[in-house]
Amino acid sequence: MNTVRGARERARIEVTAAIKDEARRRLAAEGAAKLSLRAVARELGMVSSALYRYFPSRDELLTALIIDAYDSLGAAAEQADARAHAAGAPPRDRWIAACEAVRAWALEHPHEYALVYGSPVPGYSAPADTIGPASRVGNVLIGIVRAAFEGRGLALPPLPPALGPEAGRMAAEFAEGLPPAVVAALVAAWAQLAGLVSFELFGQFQGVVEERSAFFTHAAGQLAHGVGLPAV
Amino acid sequence: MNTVRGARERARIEVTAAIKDEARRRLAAEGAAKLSLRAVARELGMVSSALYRYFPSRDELLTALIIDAYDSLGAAAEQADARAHAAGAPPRDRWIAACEAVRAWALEHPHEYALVYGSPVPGYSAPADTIGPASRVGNVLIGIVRAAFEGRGLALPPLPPALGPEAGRMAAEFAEGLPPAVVAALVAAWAQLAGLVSFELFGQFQGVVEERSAFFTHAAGQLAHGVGLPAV
DNA sequence: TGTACATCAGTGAACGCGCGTTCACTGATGTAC
DNA sequence: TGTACATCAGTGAACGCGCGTTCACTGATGTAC
Repeated sequence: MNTVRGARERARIEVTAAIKDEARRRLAAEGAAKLSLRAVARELGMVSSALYRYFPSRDELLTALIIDAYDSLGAAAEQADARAHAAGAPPRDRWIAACEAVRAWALEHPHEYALVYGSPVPGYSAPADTIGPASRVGNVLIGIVRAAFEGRGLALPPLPPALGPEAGRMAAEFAEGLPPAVVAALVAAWAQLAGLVSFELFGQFQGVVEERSAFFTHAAGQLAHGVGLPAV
Repeated sequence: MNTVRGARERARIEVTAAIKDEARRRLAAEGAAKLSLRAVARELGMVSSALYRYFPSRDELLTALIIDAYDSLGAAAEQADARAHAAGAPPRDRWIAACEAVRAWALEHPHEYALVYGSPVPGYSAPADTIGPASRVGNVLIGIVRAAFEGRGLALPPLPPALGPEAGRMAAEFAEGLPPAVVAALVAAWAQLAGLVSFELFGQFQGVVEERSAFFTHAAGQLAHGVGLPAV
């Protein structure tokens, strides 16, 4: 009784999706700060006030786009890792595969990537619903490192004593059972991965790096080394 | 005869500075995409059309802000490195000092940092004048690594053969004389440094990293290791 | 199965607002003789 | 030193535009009896 719904409900689902799709297109054209309900409605051939039947405000629409983006990016990373895992790849190759999936997704959806990992949209503050989807990529990386750790194939990165308690807290909170030094390195690697992708996407590599794929793969491998994953 | 100018010229310099200062304040309040000449003029008690005596368009004002931001950030990094150098610090400590200066500047000027290293402003494309100032931070990092290299205290990071030509080209173009493997690692470290700063600034570390200073310093040290700088 | 009523998607006009840019103008500052 | 003219900063009105959101409405779909 959940599968077949009335025409109204099916229409609602379809129109909601159409609005989000069009909003993503506008996002690419204008950027998040200038995303406008009126432009979305215009493009869909609707009157602007009609959108209020689907989203109570512009910010709610933005939130929906953010959640979708995190989910889509997270799914891409999960799938890439699962494929590598199924093919019997060692942790280091799974790590690189996941990183490459993040980059590929970002290149395909640059404005959605900017929406979640770029500068915050002024005047907008993300609600709590975005936290869960936001952690999917991180969880993939944690999973890979955990596999290496449990297979006793993880080197311990250095950790200054002053950072011990903080790293211990992070480990307890996000990656129970992993050594604090590894968790600290993981968090840094996650930010550094985003830095590599952002620089390429936001044009900072223009005139600097030409062979971006090969460069990125190499850098991802270095990140893997940084969190303690063995070379083979 | 260059020092004492007429009242008009002095006024022009002062008003230009006042406009940029106010624009920076508006930037912090609204973000770059929504920076508006009218709001700047209003805040300054001028009429909006008066600004056109100083900047031919909104985009030219944005360009001026970008160049100022790159220059200010570059100067901060240069000064931090110069201080560490003068105090006899080894390359690794100079590297960390420069990274910390970048982070400190970013925390003090979050919206200017976002302007240059965040998502691109939609509809705006930076002109060529921004290239020079943009490279100052990179040049500081290159200088530190070069000092270590010339002091024969640099370890060679790994470099996959496939990346040899690309790394060689980058070395020839930006850091003549340094080993290609080091230059490739440098470029990656530069992007990764920005990733660490951006994550902290853009809220990605909220609920994840608490002791941000200590965490950053540790991560900067790891970056130093990644480019081959020796531990002491 | 048919009818009366409730629900809800979408309309169109209106609200008050802000934007970048142009233009003819005024009046003060600077310059040439 | 004084005068006539040129330069230029700043004014105020106007252009045409887009925005988010509200509200009373119409007409189609769904539901209860």
